[in-house]
Amino acid sequence: MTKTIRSLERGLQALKALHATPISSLHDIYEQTRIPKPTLLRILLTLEQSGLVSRRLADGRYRISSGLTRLGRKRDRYDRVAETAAPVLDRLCQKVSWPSDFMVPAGDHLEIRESSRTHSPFMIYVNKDRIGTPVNWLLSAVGRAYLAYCPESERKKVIALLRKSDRPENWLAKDPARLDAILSETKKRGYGLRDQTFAGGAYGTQSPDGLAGIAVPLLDRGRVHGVINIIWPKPARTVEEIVTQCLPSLQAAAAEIVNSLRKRPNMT
Amino acid sequence: MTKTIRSLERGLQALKALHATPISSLHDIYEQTRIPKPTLLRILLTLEQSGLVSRRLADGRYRISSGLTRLGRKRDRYDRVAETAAPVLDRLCQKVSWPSDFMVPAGDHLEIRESSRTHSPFMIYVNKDRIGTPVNWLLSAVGRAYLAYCPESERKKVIALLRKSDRPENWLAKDPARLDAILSETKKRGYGLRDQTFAGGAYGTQSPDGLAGIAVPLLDRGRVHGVINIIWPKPARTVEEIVTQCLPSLQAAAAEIVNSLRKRPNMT
DNA sequence: ACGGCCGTTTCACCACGTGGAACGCTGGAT
DNA sequence: ATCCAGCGTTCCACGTGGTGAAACGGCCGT
Repeated sequence: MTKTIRSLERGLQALKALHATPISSLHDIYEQTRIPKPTLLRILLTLEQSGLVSRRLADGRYRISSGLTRLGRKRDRYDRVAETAAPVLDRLCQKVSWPSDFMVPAGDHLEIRESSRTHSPFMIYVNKDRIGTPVNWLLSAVGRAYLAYCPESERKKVIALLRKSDRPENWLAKDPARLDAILSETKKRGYGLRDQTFAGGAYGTQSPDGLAGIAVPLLDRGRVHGVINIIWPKPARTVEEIVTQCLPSLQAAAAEIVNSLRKRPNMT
Repeated sequence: MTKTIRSLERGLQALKALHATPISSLHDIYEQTRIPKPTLLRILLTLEQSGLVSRRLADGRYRISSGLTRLGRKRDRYDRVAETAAPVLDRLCQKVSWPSDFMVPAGDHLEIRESSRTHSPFMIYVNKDRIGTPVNWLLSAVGRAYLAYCPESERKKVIALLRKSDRPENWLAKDPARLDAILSETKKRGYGLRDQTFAGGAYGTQSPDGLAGIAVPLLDRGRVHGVINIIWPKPARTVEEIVTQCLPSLQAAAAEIVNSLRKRPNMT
């Protein structure tokens, strides 16, 4: 009578826990499985090297590979993109030292879905900017890059939505002429920049983030899968310095992400 | 520096081999992975108990759970049904002792997709009737059960196709009146029976299989997912005996298969 | 009747999986 | 500024459980 392999059973158990909760901290998985954490760590490392699991750059949480969740769970299409972007943003961060975010539309704002901020040697981890943090459409570098390159129908929908808003950070939606000028300038320039009046975070906030950034879209045959940026403390560099030093790398990263998105719906 | 877990790695390796070749013998998997067979046996038993892999009744080959192949591989919709049917047919066979087949349409014939023939205590494994063996539409019990219950559009397509055929076993397609009578009688009766002139196997074969059978459809809201039957050596029992002894169990099995088909697109 | 192939069982060895303990970091509370 | 709680990670000694060569047995083709 053949017996089963315990270590394999437990590995699959961990995989199933991740299937039930597609993004989990080590502790989350521990709670579900009651497998001791050191053992879980080895299991997850093994799953990661087998390509079934990856880790989120921003907070180190474990993420089940998008190929395994097709059934049952409802995850939006951006999860695949975030997963694909993670290793590319990691390498980008190692190359240019400044960190990046990956951001996607979320109704009347964008939100952070992945980030290499915690991996940058220069920038302290800013507690406020976690996964899911909302970012303004019209004043941020990422929002402008997105709108400048996305299909017209999508742009119109976003602007129509923002026009209904009374918040001061959305006023620009009520000035189509100026907005169009800004977006066409962005497109000509090739990357998005913050509005000069915009200090980051909530509009008119008492704690501006003190950051500057440049942003490019993940452009795939007219479709935009999201935006990635490079950010730095405003006093440290001028935009011009970053553009010459980092923009090509940022654009290459965007191209690489889009490229591997096209191939990769396989189990490794 | 944490290390990975070898046994888990190998388990996943076997799983990937099955992903590449969704139905494989132990030897097939051995060829791909070069993991010793005794170890593979333990791995596959573990995967099976975790619900990721199941075994085909007919020949014991390993079959990756349909939930894991959604991406990449092209398998037809009947694979899921076969997988669901297997354990039910196994239990049915243990209960009534006579074996069953699960059959599905395949162009101008039906074919065997699953079978408990090897699990029956009474019937010798007949070498010719393997997975994939073609079965006649109009003379067999299974073909008649299928046509009697499937949607009219589907029935018409099949008959139109068979009318083009010159083979003697398809002649009935050219006699709509008689065929309609046979099918409506089948529907009234509730199960399919072989034509009296039909000896099994290829029409006019020198080696009739000497079997008799009754067949019922897997009927799901007007849709037919295939047919299951019970077969026995003709001399051993009369149709009437089998109908009273086994038909209710056969119908219950069909209902159970359809039922679990509806729920089950999950990872266990 | 025979031989080869494939699946399965056995068993003794010792790598390897295991988990308690201890460390370090971060964030929140006081 | 200080402390504490919670989480992730590393270390290491123990002994279990994974391992695979060898042997067995059943089926298939000849």
